[in-house]
Amino acid sequence: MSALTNAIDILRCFSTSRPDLSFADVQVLTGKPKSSTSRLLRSLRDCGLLEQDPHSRRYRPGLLTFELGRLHRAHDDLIATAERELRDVCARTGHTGYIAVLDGYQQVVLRIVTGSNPLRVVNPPGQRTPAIITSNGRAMLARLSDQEIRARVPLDYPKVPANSPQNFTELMARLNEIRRTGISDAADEAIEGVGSQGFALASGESGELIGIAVSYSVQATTEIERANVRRELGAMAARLRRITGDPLGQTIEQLAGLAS
Amino acid sequence: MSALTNAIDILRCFSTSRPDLSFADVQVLTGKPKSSTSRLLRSLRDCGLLEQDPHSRRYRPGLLTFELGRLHRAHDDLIATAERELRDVCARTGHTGYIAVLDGYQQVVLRIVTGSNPLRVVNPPGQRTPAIITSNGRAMLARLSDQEIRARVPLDYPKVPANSPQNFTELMARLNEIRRTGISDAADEAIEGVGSQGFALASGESGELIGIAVSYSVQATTEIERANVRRELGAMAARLRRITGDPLGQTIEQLAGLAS
DNA sequence: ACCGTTTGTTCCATTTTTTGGAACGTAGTC
DNA sequence: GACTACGTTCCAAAAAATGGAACAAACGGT
Repeated sequence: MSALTNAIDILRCFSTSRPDLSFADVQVLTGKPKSSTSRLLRSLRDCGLLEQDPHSRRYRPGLLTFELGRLHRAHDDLIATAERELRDVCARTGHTGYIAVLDGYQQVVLRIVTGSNPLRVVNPPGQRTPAIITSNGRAMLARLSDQEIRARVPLDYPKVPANSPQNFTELMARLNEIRRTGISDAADEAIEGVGSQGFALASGESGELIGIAVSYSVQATTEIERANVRRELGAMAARLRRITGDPLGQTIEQLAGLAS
Repeated sequence: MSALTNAIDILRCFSTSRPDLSFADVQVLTGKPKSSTSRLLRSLRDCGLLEQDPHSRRYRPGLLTFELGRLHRAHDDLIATAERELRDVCARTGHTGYIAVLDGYQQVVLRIVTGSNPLRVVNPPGQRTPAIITSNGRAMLARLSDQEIRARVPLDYPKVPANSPQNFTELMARLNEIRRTGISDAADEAIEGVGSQGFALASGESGELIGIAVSYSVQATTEIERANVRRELGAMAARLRRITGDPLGQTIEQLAGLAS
């Protein structure tokens, strides 16, 4: 096993729930002999990959990781990062992808990724739609506080399609469902015959919030295919939340950690 | 030379001015044979410290550096406290605030607080700059012993902008001035047309040292406004020194010695 | 299509580093 | 003052890195 591999094994011990580690922690987590741990920790500290608190003598990620992390493409821009991932998913599933942002209680489409399936693009970039009648729109709303949601949705609840939540109570039920599952869906709402599934993504750094959806023809897709889309979206959400530092991703990670 | 050392040599080739590198770039910058470069780049990619663009085949810092970078000093009280105070000052003055740490004779920007003034952020987090050409960099150096300063500044004194200290003697004169007043300033040094004032803050407990600065456009500020910034910084420094137990007048070496 | 060039990977005997058990510090504690 | 927890250093055996050379793949010009 190479020195680099061992170094990485140590670095991978750190996480949001374990931002710093003692010598003993590292030894237990890596299962390596004391001598190896001692030498390796010293090397990592000397080269800047780790820092050691002079008082507690605990180790934490070093200045070099900070500098390099700032160069990672995730800092380019949230939308471009999401678009790259969405392109992959659309290529695999053949469906059409959307990226939107929230503006008041409406959403604005920013990017469209056309898939191979011949579903006409009905929501061009710039299109405004009430967020309460789309999958990604509701996903974004679900990320706001109840108070914030109430402030955004007009008191005079708008007239919406039959499949959409018909009043504020129904809306909150839908949003709470999304908060539980992390994924949102819609069918025959904004456009007759079109269904979609989506989720919301936040940047851990700027707090910027975007909604991502994949849409398809309801008739032309089977239940199996829609389940596949759901899996793809779930995996995509997990990847993006890691890359963008979405706080929701960390919560989910912690829950997964507790379970295992 | 160990595998880890070589790996670090490669990682240190990346910077804000060089966020991605080709195989050839790395080979030239490290001066290593092709075979070694090839193997090491593959290892770094496989372990997540580097990513490779599938199209351009260029390398850039990987997801692991991003994740670790987010953990760097995430729970650092000194920085969190300073950032809160800096936010207030930047809100009042409209200028842009920086928090940096010293690494050798260079400083690395850790935090930025953007003000309301439209001065584009030119030093993003992670940016490395010689500490001798910035206000907060010199303020940090001034907190070291003369011996330690001499050890850090390269014997072959670097080429610096016209307004910066041109040699070691001039540098020490500037640093002694900072030691007297507690505040440091700069104008037209690291960036043409940009001035800044700053100070250094140490934790009385750990000996940790950070540099805080507020920067502004030289043309767009009056002498009166700069005097106002100076007052604000002086007051902020006093508040922070009380909170963090910074015994101004003691060198960092003395502090670190007492702590351990 | 062909040849030369650039660019990167794989091979392998030699050199160098890593490994991990054991002996050796160094505090803190009862 | 012995005991213990915590780390570091030593050293011979084992494993990995090295780098020149052969090899492969992609590109570019004619």
